[in-house]
Amino acid sequence: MPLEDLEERRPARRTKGAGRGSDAAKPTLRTIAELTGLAVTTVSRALADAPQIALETRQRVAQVAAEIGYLPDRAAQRLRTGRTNVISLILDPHEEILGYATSMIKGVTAALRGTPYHLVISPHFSDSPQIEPVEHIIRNRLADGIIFTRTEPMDQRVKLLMQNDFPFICHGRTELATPHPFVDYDNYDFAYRAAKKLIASGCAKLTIVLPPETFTFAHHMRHGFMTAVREEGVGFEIATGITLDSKSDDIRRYFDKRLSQPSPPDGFVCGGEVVAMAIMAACYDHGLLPGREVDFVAKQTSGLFDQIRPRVETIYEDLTEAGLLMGQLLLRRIAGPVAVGELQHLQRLAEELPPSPPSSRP
Amino acid sequence: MPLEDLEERRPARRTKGAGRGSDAAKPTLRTIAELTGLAVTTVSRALADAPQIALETRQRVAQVAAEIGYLPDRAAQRLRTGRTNVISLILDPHEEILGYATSMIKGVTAALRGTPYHLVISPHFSDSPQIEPVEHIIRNRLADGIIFTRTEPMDQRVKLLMQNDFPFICHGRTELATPHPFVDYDNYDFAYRAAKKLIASGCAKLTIVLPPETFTFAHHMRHGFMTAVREEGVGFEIATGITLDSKSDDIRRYFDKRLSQPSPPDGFVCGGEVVAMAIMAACYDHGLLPGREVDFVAKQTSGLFDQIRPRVETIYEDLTEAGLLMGQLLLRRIAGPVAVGELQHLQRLAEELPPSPPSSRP
DNA sequence: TACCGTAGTTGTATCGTTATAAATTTGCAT
DNA sequence: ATGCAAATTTATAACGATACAACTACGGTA
Repeated sequence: MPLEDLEERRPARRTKGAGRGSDAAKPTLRTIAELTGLAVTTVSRALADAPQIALETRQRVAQVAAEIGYLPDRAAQRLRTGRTNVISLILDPHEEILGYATSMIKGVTAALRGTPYHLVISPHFSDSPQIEPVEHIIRNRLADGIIFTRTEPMDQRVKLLMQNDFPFICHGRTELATPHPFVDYDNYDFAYRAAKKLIASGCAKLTIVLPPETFTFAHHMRHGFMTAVREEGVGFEIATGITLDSKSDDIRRYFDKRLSQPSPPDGFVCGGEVVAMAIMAACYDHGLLPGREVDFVAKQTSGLFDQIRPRVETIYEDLTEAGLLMGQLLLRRIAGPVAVGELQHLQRLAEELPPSPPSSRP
Repeated sequence: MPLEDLEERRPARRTKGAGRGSDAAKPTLRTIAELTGLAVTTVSRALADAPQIALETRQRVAQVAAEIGYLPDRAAQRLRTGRTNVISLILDPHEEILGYATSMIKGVTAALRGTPYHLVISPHFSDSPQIEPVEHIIRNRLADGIIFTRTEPMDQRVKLLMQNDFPFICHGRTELATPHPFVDYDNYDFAYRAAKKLIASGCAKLTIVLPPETFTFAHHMRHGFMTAVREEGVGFEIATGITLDSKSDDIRRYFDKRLSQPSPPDGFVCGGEVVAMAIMAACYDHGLLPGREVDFVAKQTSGLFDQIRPRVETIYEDLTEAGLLMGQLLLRRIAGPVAVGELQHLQRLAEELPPSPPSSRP
């Protein structure tokens, strides 16, 4: 039995941080060490569930830690281990794309729940090079993993991250030879099916607004659209001068003009809510009604669109699910080397889409 | 002149972190100290623009630091100083409120640009008590300042933060006796003006969907609405069983039912885009057209609503501006004690609102 | 009896920075 | 020359955690 179990318990030097708000000083490993009579090192290893610590000791430490509400100091851990416990989500705060960021943040947040990881939003301002925040994070070890979106075919960020063997995952694919982790939505399939649906509804001339050409998924969408219209031999055109990123008012004006010209389109593939509403507004102003003179198929990423009238057909992209997946895959990658194939996920549509809105899913 | 200015420059021990990705080891204060022949302490103080360092020294250090791309290690700074350089934005990831978070993040991000502060999203899951993330952050010094939203009249978070003298700012006001920092939108005025507009349009019976009663701004909205309808002696009712947080489909169904009953409302004050679209859908399904049988005034927080057809009148709330303000005020508070009055801001409408959409502002 | 292996624990150094106090140099009047 | 304050610079000790090597018991073995 330990003999020196005296009343030496009270903290040695306590003059310092006299606790401004709360009265009790913040508990550290030292606190637990003093309470249990163990060495700081032992406490550290016990909490880390290291194998060489006796079960009894481990339990006692765990109990004391829980009692005094011990939580490790992140700064100290980070300084010592080099791990940051941070996941960086790089976002362009100028993306006005409705709910895009929100849904994704929601998903990533859910994936991080219960882990020691924090979500840090790292802004990428459009007036500075895209690669900059990535360089910054790698160079200064500001995060353990990076998530970014709007991937490009020859994406520099992917290259840099791969070179540095830095854990990351991106939303969208590249056309690089080397495989890399990603989560993507099958925009080829989206555009293909959307076009087919419009043709089946009897549209004579389809049109589509594409994302900016710099993004890989613009190619996918174009390809899916083109394949469908060629297979069916139906008329088509691709909107020029505007993209899915354009201001909604610019999109509306574009179609306002186009609908006044000869042989206007009567079937619209809309890659997002914003573009759909803008085109619908233009049609409305020309007296063209969805379901009668014109038809729409729109990609839906939020619940809002269920309330649009007249109803238009939608195809759902679950961005929250994408965020969740990205979080999970990234954590797996951070935990240790994983085959790249395990870190790739393509969100596909169900073979036959039910007409019910996504909010009524089980 | 220093005599020991020999070729001792080369790093003493370099066997350790042999730099996996990049070849050069991460520069630290030590690196600069060795390059300049100064002590680490001096370098630290020189970079901190401390007053007791000779101008020449300060400039030399600054130059070397810039040359080798030195950036201070956040973990070490944090451990030593207790400052985290983190601003926590507490968000409930289940808030489906469209663009709410996005706009605000955008604003806060802009405010933090160029400062050493990071934006960390701290989720508050609705299945755990609201106060929890705040307690957690205070207890473990996880941030230097906190931003949260959806303030309540007797908000526990405000109380706790005030008790601990912890820098914070919230979106919305309390009804607490002690003044505290906040940024709020004048929802009284919004509801008042919205109701007045509807009455001026000839509506005979107004209705409003309020936020959940727990939030202070629900009272403000109710009060503004009630004042207007009482002043004018017009018929009114307040939707029960649904709130601005309800699912859009629930809101639509509520009004679908209500419009089938006797003496339905014909003027709608809509506190957000979601509720507006849901009610418009219900009206549409009953053959009631905005501008003819029914009228709307909706609060607009994103550009999307400009494209709604038929057009409805909107009143703009600038959430990005709110986020920007909150960031700026919080930084000022963190920098040092400020009179609370300096940290309070109420966003008001212009006296007479132009009918043009907000996107066309200068 | 001396020696060894192993489970369990501990001491020491260290991550990069800054607060504090001490040391050094400088300038200038005595 | 000498002293003394002001102007600079430096040494030392933390902040709290963990990697690493070393130490202590203890039972078993030669």
